[in-house]
Amino acid sequence: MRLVIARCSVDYAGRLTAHLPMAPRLILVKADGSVSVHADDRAYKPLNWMSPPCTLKEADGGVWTVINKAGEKLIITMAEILHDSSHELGTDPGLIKDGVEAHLQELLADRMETLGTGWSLIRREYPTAIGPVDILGRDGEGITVAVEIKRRGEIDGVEQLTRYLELLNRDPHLAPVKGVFAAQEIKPQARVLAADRGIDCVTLDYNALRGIDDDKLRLF
Amino acid sequence: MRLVIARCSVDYAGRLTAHLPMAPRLILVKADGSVSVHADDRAYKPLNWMSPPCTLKEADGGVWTVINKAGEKLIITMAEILHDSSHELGTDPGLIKDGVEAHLQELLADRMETLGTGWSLIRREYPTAIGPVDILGRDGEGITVAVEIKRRGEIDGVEQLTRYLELLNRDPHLAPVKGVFAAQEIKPQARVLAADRGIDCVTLDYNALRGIDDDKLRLF
DNA sequence: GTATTTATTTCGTGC
DNA sequence: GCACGAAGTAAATAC
Repeated sequence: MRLVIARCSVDYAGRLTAHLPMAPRLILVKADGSVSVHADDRAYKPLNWMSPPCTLKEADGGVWTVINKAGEKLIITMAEILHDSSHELGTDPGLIKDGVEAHLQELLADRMETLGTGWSLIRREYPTAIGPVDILGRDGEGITVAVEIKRRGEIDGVEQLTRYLELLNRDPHLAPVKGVFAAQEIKPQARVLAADRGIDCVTLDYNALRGIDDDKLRLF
Repeated sequence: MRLVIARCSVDYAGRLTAHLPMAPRLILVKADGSVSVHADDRAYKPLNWMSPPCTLKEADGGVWTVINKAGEKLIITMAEILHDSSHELGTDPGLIKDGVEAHLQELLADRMETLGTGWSLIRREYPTAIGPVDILGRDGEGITVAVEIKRRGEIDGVEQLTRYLELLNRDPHLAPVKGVFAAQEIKPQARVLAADRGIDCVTLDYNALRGIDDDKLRLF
């Protein structure tokens, strides 16, 4: 990994064209070949970058040209180098994540009663011609229910569930099929559309679903 | 901007929990308060980060704690500092972009004949109760046309246009209203759904729309 | 390998 | 300030 602090201007010509006037910035060159140009703000997002695979050519006069296979170009013109250092990091052991959407589906499938008394699971990832329904189950009265799960419930999730319901309701063995849209957070527009389609909305509490036995949150 | 190269382990507890075992990495602390932990790959995306506003506390023994308002925590445990330098960059003059979707809309509005002989513009961003229609126009026979523009045409774009058409066709001054789905690239599924709804698909050639007078692509 | 879905999305823009 | 759509989205996953 190479770290360069320099006064530079940058031009990008690729999927769009962009220009950065002369100013001091960080240029980060990683071992994977990627180059990114950072200002002192915008969190981790660079002002400009080139993703690997790409090649960096350093011409005399402090002009760097980075090209990728698609012919996109990033041209960095250095006016003054303020810092330049390289460091061997080796390959990273990698990140261990926990707590995303697949998890919500498992948890809800195991706790269908969260949705109502007497509710039960038929199966997860119930296959249809247009894709799998997240959860197919039955409510307390034995009516079939299709559940669509999202972390954030938006309008296209409701559209998706609507398409499933249309299809499922053509099956005489299943019909009538009710719809439930379940998410940790449901956007107002999605809620309105769901109501209009006769679909119930349920807000999921991830920590409550996990149960009190999970102590990961109390580690710190 | 502060650059630290260090052997460290990282724990994040927030919207999810994540852990990084001990390894050499770059820790980037920006003037906006953001902290990001980079490995030597994954292009510009950090392994872990905290977005501003957040506060960094450096405890003895090389343990950094970054907290934000929502109570999310990023804990970096330093085992060995290999490099540590700080640099004043000042505020960046900023980026000048050109060539995204708003542009496609402008260009197409100015060249409605691209869609067919005698086609004309009524207005861009035609307001409706459920949001603005990208372009409202007329075809060669005077029929009203609603055009939805995307850079990449996917299924939700067709759904969006369908909702607009439903609404517009209720207006006796406009009805009947045809639909055109225009994008630089249209996914097969979106194409099938559009056909099913009686919506025409048009692939836009950005460079052709801009015309040959644009020499920006030949700058380099 | 292609198409689809997710993301600690982030980021801008309009209301 | 909130809600919604776009991103040079990129990355993971399903098919």
